Amino acid sequence: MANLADDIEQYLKEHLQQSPVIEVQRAMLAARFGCAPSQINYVMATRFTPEHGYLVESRRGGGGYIRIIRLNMERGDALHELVYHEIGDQLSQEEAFGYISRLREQKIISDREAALMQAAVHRETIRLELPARDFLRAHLLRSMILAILRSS
Amino acid sequence: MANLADDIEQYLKEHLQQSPVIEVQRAMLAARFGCAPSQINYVMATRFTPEHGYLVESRRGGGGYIRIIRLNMERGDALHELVYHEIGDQLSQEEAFGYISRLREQKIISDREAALMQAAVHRETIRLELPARDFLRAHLLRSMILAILRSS
DNA sequence: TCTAGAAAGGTCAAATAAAGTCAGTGTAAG
DNA sequence: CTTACACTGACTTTATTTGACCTTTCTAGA
Repeated sequence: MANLADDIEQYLKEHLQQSPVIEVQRAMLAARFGCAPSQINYVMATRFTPEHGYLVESRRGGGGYIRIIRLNMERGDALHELVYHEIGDQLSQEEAFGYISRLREQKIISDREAALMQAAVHRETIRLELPARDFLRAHLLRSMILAILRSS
Repeated sequence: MANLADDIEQYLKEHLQQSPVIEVQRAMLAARFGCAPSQINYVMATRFTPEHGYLVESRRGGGGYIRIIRLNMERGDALHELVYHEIGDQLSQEEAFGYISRLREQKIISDREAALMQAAVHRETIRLELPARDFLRAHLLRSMILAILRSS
């Protein structure tokens, strides 16, 4: 064991215990561990996914960075379950509305947020042929729930 | 880390909180931040667009200036205006993000709602080929803003 | 009045500074 | 010996920053 990817993971997770959000520079980190920059992407892709409870955002160009966000997992587990097991890769409007109203009843989202999400997944909004529409709807709902998870 | 453009943006926005119109001199501002004057134009072009809710006027020659005007959306029909006239039928991610950050800055939507909307219009969420993606994005944003309008 | 600076700001392409992708190679556990 | 995981490098994409050159406006002197 104890390969590079694990070391980098370890290093980042130590910092993430201090604060729920950290920012690193890919080239810096790669230099510190003496590896190729793309190795950092590999670590992100395999260890800091939403399934693992993390979100990664980044920016290119001058002043670029990689930001890792540790998701709050307290009542996050329910949302997690929703995102990764209940919502498949296709979703009908009725199913989506069902999930949304459940979230509202559980007070995880406000009425306005529910209205917003409903509008987004409504079939009039996503004017695509099936099955593309149902695929996109699943994607939309998943992304929006992750956004909630991130900003709570 | 923090780049110059972001610093300049923040500096100007602080002043814009005091008053809805400010005037600066390009060369002065560039000198203060130790950068090329054209950097100021870059900041105007990327951060103070109409989508972001700002107008920029300027005048050359002796006594020249750059004037930044913060538009506000106190009038209820401003959202209406946004939906029916400003947002066209295609929208790039940058334009959409501009509108969203304007809505947030003007306290019409919360941070969470902004995050939700950003997630929905993000290019990773709408995985379609252009120009379909830009059409759908315009549709999505319009529908979500209408939802906000209806539920407030 | 006319005109030549001087004093602004504008434009655009190139340079620079990041990060992302992907196909392919290496490696170690079973 | 094969398969999954780790790792790399060449190439791509995006964002920022600068500098050379252009346009507009004002002002002072002829």
